[in-house]
Amino acid sequence: METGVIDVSALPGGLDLQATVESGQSYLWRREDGRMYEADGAFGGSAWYYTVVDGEVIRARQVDGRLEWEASTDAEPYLFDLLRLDDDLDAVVAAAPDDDLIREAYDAYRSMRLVRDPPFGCLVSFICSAQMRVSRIHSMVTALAEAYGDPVECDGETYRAFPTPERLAAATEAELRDLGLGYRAPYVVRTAEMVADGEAHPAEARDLPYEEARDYVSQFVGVGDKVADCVLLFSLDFLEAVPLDTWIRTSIEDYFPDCDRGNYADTSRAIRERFGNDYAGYVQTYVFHYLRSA
DNA sequence: GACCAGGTAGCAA
DNA sequence: TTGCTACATGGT
Repeated sequence: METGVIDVSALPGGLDLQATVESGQSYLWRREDGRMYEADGAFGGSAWYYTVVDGEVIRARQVDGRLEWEASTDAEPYLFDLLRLDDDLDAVVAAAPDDDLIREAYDAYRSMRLVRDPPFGCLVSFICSAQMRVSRIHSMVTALAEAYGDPVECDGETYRAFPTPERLAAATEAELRDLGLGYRAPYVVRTAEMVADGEAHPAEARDLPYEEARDYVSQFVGVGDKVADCVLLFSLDFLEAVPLDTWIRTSIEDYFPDCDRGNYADTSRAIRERFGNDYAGYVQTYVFHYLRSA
């Protein structure tokens, strides 16, 4: 096992690990005390979180300006990648449009970063997200990992990776319904089959122009415009993506009514323009978290 | 017991 | 294209 510390207070804009991994962007991190997303508002200020990537266990906790890690490998490059520690958060905030709601959202959760999830895990997570609360999405993804994820040992403990496309493709709809996925069960199986068969892979969208990338990701079963935008924003570096979920739609009604163009594609263009094309996804994520937590 | 949750697929007009 | 509607399930 290797250990290390990253001085995140030195990063432009810093880091808020809890807000970053518990704000409904990623469902691939788990809090080791098992209290993630509990409604009692349990504060995980310095709780340990872990994820499994490339067969490596990455554990991390934040104590003030220090990000401490313990892992089965050198975790520093993984943490920079997964938590987007190279993003200049000060520049992101500085580029935000002059708007009361947006400024309040940034002020409320300063130092929260976007995540960069592995594409397949992100894709399945957000297929599961349809009409589902954040805490339950997390439970569903955890159940998938427990049932189908490869075990990985680290320091005497067993962790579970997110399942491979092959393992999920081999699962049955009935099995996934038993895990509580409901009507999303066949979507997950069919999408996993598409990836396992080599028919398509979400990572293929990375090099496409934004709207083509959204169309590409939408070909997976259970994936419409909104889920596709989540995959682009939370795993494929499309910082201009603005997932139009229920919360953002409400904010458009209340704060940006002129951006409502009646359909997803046109409203998306308008709200991206309003939020600032370079970092619209950051604005979306802060506003989402701010409204949902209010 | 309705009502809702980071919506989408399938179908009709 | 646009406009319904069904869809699982657990919490409030």
